[in-house]
Amino acid sequence: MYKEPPLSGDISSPSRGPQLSEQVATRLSEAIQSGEWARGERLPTEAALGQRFGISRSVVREAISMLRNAGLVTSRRGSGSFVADAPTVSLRLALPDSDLASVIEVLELRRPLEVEAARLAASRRTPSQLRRIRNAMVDIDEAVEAGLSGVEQDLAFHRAIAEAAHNAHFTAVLDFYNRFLHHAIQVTRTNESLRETFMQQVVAEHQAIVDAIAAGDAEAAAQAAARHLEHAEVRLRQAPEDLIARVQAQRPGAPE
Amino acid sequence: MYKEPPLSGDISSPSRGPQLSEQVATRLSEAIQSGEWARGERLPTEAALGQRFGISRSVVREAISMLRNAGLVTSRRGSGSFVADAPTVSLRLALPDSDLASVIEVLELRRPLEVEAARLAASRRTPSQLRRIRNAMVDIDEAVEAGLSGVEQDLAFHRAIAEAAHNAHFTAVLDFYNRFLHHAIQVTRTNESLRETFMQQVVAEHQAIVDAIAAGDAEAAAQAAARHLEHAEVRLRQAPEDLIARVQAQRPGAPE
DNA sequence: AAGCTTAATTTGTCAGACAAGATGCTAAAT
DNA sequence: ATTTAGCATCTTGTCTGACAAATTAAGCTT
Repeated sequence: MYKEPPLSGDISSPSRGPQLSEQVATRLSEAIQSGEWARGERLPTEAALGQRFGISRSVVREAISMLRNAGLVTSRRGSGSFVADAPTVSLRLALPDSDLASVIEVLELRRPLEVEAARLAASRRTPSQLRRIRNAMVDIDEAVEAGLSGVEQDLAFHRAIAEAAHNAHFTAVLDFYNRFLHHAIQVTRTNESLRETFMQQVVAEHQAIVDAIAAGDAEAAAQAAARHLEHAEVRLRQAPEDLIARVQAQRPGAPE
Repeated sequence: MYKEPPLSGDISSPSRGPQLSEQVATRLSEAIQSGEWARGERLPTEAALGQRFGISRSVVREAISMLRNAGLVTSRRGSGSFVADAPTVSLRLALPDSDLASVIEVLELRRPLEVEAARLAASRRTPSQLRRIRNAMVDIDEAVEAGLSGVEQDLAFHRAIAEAAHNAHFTAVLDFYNRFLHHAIQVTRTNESLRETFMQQVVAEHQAIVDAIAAGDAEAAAQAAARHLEHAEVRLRQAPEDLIARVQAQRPGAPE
C-alpha cells in the first residue's frame, strides 16, 4: 500500500529568504509536534530526508542539529535520529555581566536557594552523599595546599550539598547560575588567601554547614549556610578593586 | 607579533568519548561566557577555528550551529559569526510531570525564592510597584466575584512582588517555574473556593504580605510570604483526589 | 573627495568519501 | 536447537574540496 509522503515537496522553490536549514528545521519540528512520528520513534535517515526535501545532507544535518539542541530529537551514531522521549523546556535569559553589581544580583538569587538546599540536605542526605560532601570539603584544602585557587572544588562542594537536597530543580538552577560566579569566587578566594584569618573563617563556615548536615539539624544547616553566603558577599565587596582587575586579567587572553 | 592562541591545543588527542563537535561547542561557549570575545565582536573564521583546534570545518560549523541555537552567537553570511549583542544562555530541564510529587518539588524551589523576593520587595519597591501589587490583589477578588478561578490573577500578584524585588533573575526563574503551577494553583483555588474559611484565610495572607511590603518591613514580608506558601502547600495536599482529577480534565485536550 | 567597479573574504550549500558504531543475518560451535 | 562468533550492511560523524551568495575592502575613475 502506497502512503503519501507526509512531508511533501521540494522546498527550494517557494521561499528564498530565510535560511534553508531553518525552513527544514521548522517543518520537521512541526511534523514531530503534530505526532508525525511517535516518541522514541526513528525518523528517516539524513539521506532520505535530503532526497525528500530536495536538499543536501549538510542542510538536513544542520536542521536536525537544531532540533537536537531544542531537545526534540536525539541522535545515535550508527543507529539513527529519534524523537526524544523526554521533552525538555528551556529557560533563556540574558547573559549576566561580570561587573560587581551583576555578580551581586546573581548572589541574591543564589543565597536563598543554597540556604534552602542546605536545610533540605540536612534532613534528606544519604550516608554516601554526606561522604561526598566531606570529600569535597577536603578537596578544597588540598587544592589550596597545591597552590590552586580551589574555585572548582568550592563549586563542587556546594553542588554536593545541592544534590543531597534530593530535588533536581535546585541542582539545575544552581548549576546554571554558578557558571557566572567562577570569576567572582576566584576573586573572593584570592582575597581570602591573602589573609590568614579570612582563610580560617571560610574553613570554619564550611565546617559548620557540614556538621549541621551530618547531625541532621535542618535549621542549623540553614543558618550556617546563610552565614557563609552573607560573609562571602561581604568578603567580595571588601575585595580591593585592583584585585578584581588583576584576577580578571589572569583569564586567558582577556585584555588587548 | 605572534600571539599565542588563547584557545590552544589539538582537541582530538585526549578525549575520544563525547561528540567532537560537542567538545568544541563547549570550549567555545566557555570562552565566550568568560569574556574571551567581547559582545558583538567577530570571532575567528570557521577555517581559522578549524585549524586552531585541528578539526575540519564541518565540525566547527556544527559547533557554531549549537552556539547559534543557544543564542550565544549570530552568523551573517559573507561577514562572519559574532558574539550576540544580548547573549542568552538557556537552562534546559526535563518537563516536570503534573502529579502531586512533582508539583511539590517545584514548590520547594519556589518557596525560598518567593520569600526572598518579598523580603527584597519590602525594602526596594517603588510607589508605583506598590500600587501595582495592590491592584493585582484587587484583581484576584474581582476575578473570583466574576466566577473565575483567578489563577492568572494570582500569578500576576506574585509576579508583581517579584518585579518589586528589582532583580531580574527572580522574575525569570519564577516565571519559568510558575508555568508548571497553573494546574496546581487551579486545584488549590478551586479547593479554597469550596470553603469560606479557606477563602478568607487566603485573602488575609495576601493582605499580610502587602501590608509588610507597604510598611517596608522586610522581615515581616518574608515571614508573611513563608506562611502563605506553607499554607498553600498544606491546602494543596488536603485537596481531595477527585478534585485534582476533575480540574485536570478541564484542561484543553487533556485526556485521550 | 565621492561614487562605482572589482577583488578578496566568509558563511551557506553541495557532493562524495571514509571512519566509527549499531543492527541484523549467517554460519559455526556446543 | 540454541547460542555465539563473525560478517555484511546501514547510519551518523567527520573529512575534503568545491561553488554560490553575500559582505567587506581596496582600487579606480571622475
